[in-house]
Amino acid sequence: MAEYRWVAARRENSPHQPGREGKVAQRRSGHVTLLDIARACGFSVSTVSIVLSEAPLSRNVAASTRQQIRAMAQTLGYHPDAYARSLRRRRSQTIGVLAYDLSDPFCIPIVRGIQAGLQPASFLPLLMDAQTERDLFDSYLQMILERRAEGVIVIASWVFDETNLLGDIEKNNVPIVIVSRDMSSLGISSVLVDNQAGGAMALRHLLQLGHRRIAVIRGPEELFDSAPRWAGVRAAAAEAGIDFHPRLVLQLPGLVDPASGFEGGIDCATRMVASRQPFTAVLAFDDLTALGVVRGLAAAGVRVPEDCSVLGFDDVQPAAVATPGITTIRQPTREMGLLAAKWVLEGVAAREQGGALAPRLHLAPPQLVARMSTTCPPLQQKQRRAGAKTSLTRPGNRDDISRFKRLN
Amino acid sequence: MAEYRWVAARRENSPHQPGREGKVAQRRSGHVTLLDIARACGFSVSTVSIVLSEAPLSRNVAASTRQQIRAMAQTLGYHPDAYARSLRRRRSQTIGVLAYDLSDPFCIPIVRGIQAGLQPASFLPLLMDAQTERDLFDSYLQMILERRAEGVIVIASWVFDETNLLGDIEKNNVPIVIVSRDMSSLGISSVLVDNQAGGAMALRHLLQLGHRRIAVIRGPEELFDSAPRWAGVRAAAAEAGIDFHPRLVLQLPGLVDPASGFEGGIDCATRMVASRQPFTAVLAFDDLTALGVVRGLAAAGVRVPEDCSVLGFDDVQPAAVATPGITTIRQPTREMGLLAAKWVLEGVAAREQGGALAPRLHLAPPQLVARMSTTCPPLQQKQRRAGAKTSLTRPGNRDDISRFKRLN
DNA sequence: TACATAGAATCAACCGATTGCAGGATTCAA
DNA sequence: TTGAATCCTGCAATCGGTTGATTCTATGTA
Repeated sequence: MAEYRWVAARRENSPHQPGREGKVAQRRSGHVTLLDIARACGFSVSTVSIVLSEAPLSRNVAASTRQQIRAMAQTLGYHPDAYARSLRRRRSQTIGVLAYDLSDPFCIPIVRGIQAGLQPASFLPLLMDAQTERDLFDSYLQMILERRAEGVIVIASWVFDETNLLGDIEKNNVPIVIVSRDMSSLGISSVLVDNQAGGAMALRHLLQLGHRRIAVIRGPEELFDSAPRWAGVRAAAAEAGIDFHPRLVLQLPGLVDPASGFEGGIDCATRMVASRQPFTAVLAFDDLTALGVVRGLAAAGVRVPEDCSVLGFDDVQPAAVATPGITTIRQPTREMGLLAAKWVLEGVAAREQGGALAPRLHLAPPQLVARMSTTCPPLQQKQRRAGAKTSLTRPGNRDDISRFKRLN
Repeated sequence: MAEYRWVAARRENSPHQPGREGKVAQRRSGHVTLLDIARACGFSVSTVSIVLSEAPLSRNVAASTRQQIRAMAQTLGYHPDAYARSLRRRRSQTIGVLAYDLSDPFCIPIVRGIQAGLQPASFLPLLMDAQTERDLFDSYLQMILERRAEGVIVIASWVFDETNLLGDIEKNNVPIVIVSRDMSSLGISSVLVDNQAGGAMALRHLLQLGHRRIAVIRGPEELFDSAPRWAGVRAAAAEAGIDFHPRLVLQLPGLVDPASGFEGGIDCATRMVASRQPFTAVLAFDDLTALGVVRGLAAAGVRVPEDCSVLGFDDVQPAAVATPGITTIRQPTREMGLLAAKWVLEGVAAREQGGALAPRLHLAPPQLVARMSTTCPPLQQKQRRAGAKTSLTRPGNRDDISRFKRLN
């Protein structure tokens, strides 16, 4: 209490008063500083600094002094000023994390992974959301540089047109890692899922269930993931000696936002049904597309999975909580975030040593998550039911559903 | 080029070399500073500063000089150091945004609203995700204070135990607004949806459709929203003169994370069906619970909406893309974010004037989003179908679904 | 008694940008 | 030629915290 008043008094008396005529003498910053503590307990700023930042020198400070200073800091509610500290130390302990579209549910686990990876090094993520707006992306990137982030991670979910990432980042010599996009050929370390393996994995799953007439919805042209995923699908098809009916291979149109994959899915499903080409399964580009397909098929009276199986990609939350749950190819998002954090920290360390790391590339292994939206094709279901031996449900990752009497 | 080399040279010759014996002279910070520019084009640091920050004084600087300085800044890739600038100006132009759980899809539109509200004032959100961990929450709050955010917005989605929010924040005199939680009685400005109105709105919708035997899933005890939402439901019930069968009023258990509402929904649906009490609609606490109910009912062979309607709350993405789409009570999240931003900026401005604002409370009006998961109760459906006049689909917000021939 | 050593705390020079004030150059009027 | 007005530009203090060098004691040793 008493101290508080005292500190306030000091401020009134401080020399440099801007003293805009009539105005009340303005509290300098409204924050407690080292000087406040120093004056309040009669030691020098240096000593207080040394104690509170637990510098090695604090071994030389008398225990009683330390005690006293800490107590005073506590009562005054002192928080060191990160700006002043970083300025002096020339370290911000900050990694800029720039998401191209944070509303993509796919981003959050990546961010969590990054957070987890940064924590042990006591680095702080500076998280920004460009909202799919290019201008915003660029200006946030500027800000990240102005805030002297020691490294940058870009999460390039969904569309992401190359911006002048390289420009100032390179000029300022800041290590950078990009997630969900391969820019390793441009000299930027990249972490992303192995789209090709994922595509192949998806098709193989459907083949194993016995599907042969499979419809495919490819991703939009301008989206980076589209090509390799499709390549993986074709490779697996070639391997199994099957091919796709051209009218059952559709492509999502150029997209405005991730949610529009849903609309695209509805539309594709509608067109597939209208094509009158028979199919027993749809391999969708991603989960939202798959959910759109389910909606479109339902509208046409096609039940999932009884009449048609549907498979997605990504494993975002909506896929898990829809009914039926959507079978999907999971991206190890958390691990990808962890790795991105690890790499960027290594980059920081390397720069500290005066060196720089060669750009790296990691293709994370995808993983099949089997849910209820895929099952055997209709014909085989009948056969099996006739045989009455094997059940529709597979062991493993599948939702465990028991049957209840129907009321009403 | 030449300049670059020159700058590097200056750095080698700088006095203060820490000079750890064998080590190569370390580049100071790796960043271009005003001094670099000043030396490179032969003006003083002050002039360069005045020009680049477009201070009023820059009117007095020769146009040619301005030109020259800007060009040099460009070629060297200069970014003003936000730390140094904020330190000197005593303004960080930053608002801390602390989400208790960013993975809650409900958060993102709020964050977007905040961003939009901060932009015009050229304030920057400092976004952090506490991942529902109390310790993280507290330590991020510390960091926000250390970074001298001029204001704080807390997004208290899902569980959120009161932490010592008031403590240091108050001590440091930083304006704060909390979203999605009413703490106005504790002296903190609060923006949240009108839960009571929302609850009433939900029940009225079901009543209008003709439902009378309605099951309700209340939110978990410790969640702030639970009580008012339930109060709204009861009020609307009293108004209409109906009441609920006690075995059809369930409550979600205490929760670990938002997604567990889904599990809770499955469980509740199972228990409701098992109770053998007839019901034609389920009013779920939130969207994820509603999706769990759909799953649970499906497992029991109950179709939504033909046999039973289901209604959620929040309007998060999974509710929109599931099939059937979940009818829900939308929270005007973006507007809430905008308002929170507005208030916090007003708080900042008030503090600037030496004053402080009285805490305020805003209950945002919820909005019904009718989708396919709710319809008339089964009996009336039959009657209508017999009458063959009215269709099942209502005009308005409903998904527009056309029918296609079924194949396979 | 003189000198070296260690302990405790302080001094002062930074970090990079901003800005009030002073100084220098140029022009114009007296 | 001198004084004043007008432009430009530089000096230096400052924000708050850090840290190498330094000062001042108190203690131990020759």
